[in-house]
Amino acid sequence: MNKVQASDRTSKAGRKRSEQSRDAILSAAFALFTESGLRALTIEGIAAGAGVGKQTIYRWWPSKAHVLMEAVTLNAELVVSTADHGSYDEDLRAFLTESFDVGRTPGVVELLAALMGEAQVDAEFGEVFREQFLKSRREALAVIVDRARSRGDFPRDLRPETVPDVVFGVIWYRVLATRTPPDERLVDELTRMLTS
Amino acid sequence: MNKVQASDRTSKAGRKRSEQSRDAILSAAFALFTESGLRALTIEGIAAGAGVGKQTIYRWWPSKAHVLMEAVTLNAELVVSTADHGSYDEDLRAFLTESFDVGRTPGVVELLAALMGEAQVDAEFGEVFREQFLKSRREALAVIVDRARSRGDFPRDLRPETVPDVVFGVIWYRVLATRTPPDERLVDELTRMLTS
DNA sequence: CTATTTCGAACCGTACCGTCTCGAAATGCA
DNA sequence: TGCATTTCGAGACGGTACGGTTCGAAATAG
Repeated sequence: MNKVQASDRTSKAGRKRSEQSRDAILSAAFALFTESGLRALTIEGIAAGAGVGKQTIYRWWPSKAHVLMEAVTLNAELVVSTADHGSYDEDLRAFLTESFDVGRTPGVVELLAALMGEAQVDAEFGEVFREQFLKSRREALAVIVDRARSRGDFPRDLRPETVPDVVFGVIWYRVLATRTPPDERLVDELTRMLTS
Repeated sequence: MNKVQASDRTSKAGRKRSEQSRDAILSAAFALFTESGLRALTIEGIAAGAGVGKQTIYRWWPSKAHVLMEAVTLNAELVVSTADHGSYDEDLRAFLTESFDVGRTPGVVELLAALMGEAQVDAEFGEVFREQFLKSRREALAVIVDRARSRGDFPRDLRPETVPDVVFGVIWYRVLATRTPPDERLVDELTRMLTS
């Protein structure tokens, strides 16, 4: 085991991390993935494509899935607004519409599906993916739900925890199972279910 | 490429396929998976565990995921009843309850999650998994929905296609993302959403 | 009996993994 | 201005699993 890192390591001697190499790695990873998929993607391939030594990748990321997870945040605007639209109904409708729009960027749906898949097979990455990616999305939705509850807008016979289950459940099932892009009517149906 | 197989190959000379080897392979695959997960599972390991040559596995299955998909049907009763309970509400409630019960068999949830994961990464297996496994589950639910529509039980402002999206969406999201077993209240909430 | 097929077992070349080493380049500190 | 430290690109290394092949033995249908 390594020594415990001092928590305040503000100043350190030595060469700084190359931001250029980082960008090249993330770009190459995303490009190679969209070309041939996760199976064909290898660390060696990323290193070669980025003009970088393998060690430079292994130094900063534990696996190719971790690299891709960082790459997706550069290639897709994943931030979904939780702004106040005046009512729970409008907030939820906006959240759903924006979430659906994320899948419009080419290659992003395929990448998200692959990451969720890898999260099932690689336990270590699964932990990170759940704790960082999925959790933050749930917390965004929780903002909307909490606001609705404090407004007294929230339906009586519905648990707050059920909302994310339905919202993200439908989204992910579409991505993973049917691969059919959601339409506007689905927004209507879901908001009606979750607001009444 | 192989020659096209004659579709009526009722009689064939030669040794018959060993049913004993098939069972040993499926059992070993399931056992090794529950021990160490999909990552650690290898064709060579299955062959060794089953006391079988590698060729015997490669002859009948394209990948370890295909083996596991066949193994899961032996270790879990996946058949969900679509019997008529008198009303759409009761049919749906029974379907959900039985579906949740499937996850009670130890190891089955983990295996299903791994298969869904592999389906995202291995395109060829994904095709089979979607077309055989997921499709049949959707068709079972479609029986219930169709019966409700012919009875006039089905809610007016809801598309029939949305029901499986919500039902399987929530189930799979629980399995893949939160790993929390569903409870009875979730049955109530979902049936209320999808029947009114 | 005989042709055919599957069986267990073993043997390959290939590909990628993850670790390690090397000399060069960059950076902070004295 | 030196010196220690860290990262850099590049590649060598042993290990592992793949997937395809070959072998003789066993089983089976005609």
